[in-house]
Amino acid sequence: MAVTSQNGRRTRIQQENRERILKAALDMFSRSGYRGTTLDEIAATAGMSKPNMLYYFRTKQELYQTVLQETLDDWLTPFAKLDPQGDPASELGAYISAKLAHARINPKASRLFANEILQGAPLLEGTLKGPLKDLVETKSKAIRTWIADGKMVPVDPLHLIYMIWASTQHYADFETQMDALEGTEPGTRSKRFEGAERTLFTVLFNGLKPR
Amino acid sequence: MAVTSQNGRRTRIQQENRERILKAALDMFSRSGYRGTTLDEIAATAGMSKPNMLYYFRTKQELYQTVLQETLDDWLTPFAKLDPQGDPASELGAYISAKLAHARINPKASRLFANEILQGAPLLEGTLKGPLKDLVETKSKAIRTWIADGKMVPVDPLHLIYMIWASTQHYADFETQMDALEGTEPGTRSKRFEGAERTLFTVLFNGLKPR
DNA sequence: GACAAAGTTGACCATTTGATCAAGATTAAA
DNA sequence: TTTAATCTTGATCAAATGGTCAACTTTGTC
Repeated sequence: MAVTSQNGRRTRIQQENRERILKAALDMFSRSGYRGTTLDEIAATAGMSKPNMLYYFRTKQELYQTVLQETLDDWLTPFAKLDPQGDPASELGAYISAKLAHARINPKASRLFANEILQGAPLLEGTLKGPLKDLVETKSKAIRTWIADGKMVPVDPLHLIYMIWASTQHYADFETQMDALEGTEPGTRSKRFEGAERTLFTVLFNGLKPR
Repeated sequence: MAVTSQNGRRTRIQQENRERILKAALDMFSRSGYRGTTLDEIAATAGMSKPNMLYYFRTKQELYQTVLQETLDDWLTPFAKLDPQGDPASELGAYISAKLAHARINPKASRLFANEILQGAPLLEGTLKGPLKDLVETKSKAIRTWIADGKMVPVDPLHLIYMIWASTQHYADFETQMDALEGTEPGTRSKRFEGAERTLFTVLFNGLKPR
């Protein structure tokens, strides 16, 4: 993929520069998408010449794919941890918390992902139709079991998952809008996430509790 | 803004061509964002030469702003209709239905909006901090009244609004992901929106109903 | 049908963009 | 200290991009 030295290991310089480049690339790609971002910008943000950057990542595509892949792994992890053995309230609660934490700590990753989907997910099709689809089916089954056991109100698992994804990722993807609506003084951000968690818990737990 | 004839009225040809251009522009901008879209693409999609297109919209910016403005008006309308006099279930229900209908009928408008917010909303700042902010405050007050009257469980109105926006717009913005996860055979799309409405109604009404 | 207004486009331009390359500078192992 | 591997970049390139212009064609009005 990228440059590696003869012995296949990465030198100190390689490690540092790759990191700087990937950080800069995430900055730009998450804002402007693949096509809207230029290599000049990324190189400038990373603080090095464009040819030097292309020494580490041979093409724009290769760079983009690397950033996207790292992002995606992060995205999948908390979902995979949803445990069918647990009970819905604590499992879904933990998942929502994890998703909100991800939106707070790494909003750029979320935005990169959103951007990629908006452009039609040309590079993600495989992952979406393969691993993610499988995962969604597994977790849907778990939710259906919870419902069958009377632990949850009957809802379509797929749409419940969409609802959780949507309302957590929203705090990263639409951060600009929220900042504009709320008038972001310092400290507002973390307050916002507390309020988000409280509201999501209230509505979803109340909404899913069997009567 | 754009070309208008001497007498200030639009000719038949102007009307037709403006429409074709705006449609093509929405197609491309909603996918690739402002920077990721080229005038050549739009002109090709609209089926005319680039200079001819630039005869109707003098710059890329002017074209983009026009598309965005039209989109935004659509976006605001259903929210403005939320009636504080009504009761929460029917008012929020109608709003959710309207938002879902918008996502189904005009997903590109939703995606254009999402794209603009992702890039930091450079052209929307004014609208967000002005009219939209005012509207949000008005509607928040209505929700607070419903809560005070014991018609709703107490939740932060702002986060409830976010939750509704997120989980309805998601069906437009992340359509690609849903198609990949569900394997879109023809007819799946409209089934999806039925399921979405059912689930959102169930969870939100249950979740907001006072106990 | 004459004529002005409106509409259309090929050719062109300066700038930007992704990418290459040769030549020099730095690093690290012996 | 030598030397090969690694790292760095100015100069350059072809293609793409936003935009202009002059010349031509079509449309609508009298």
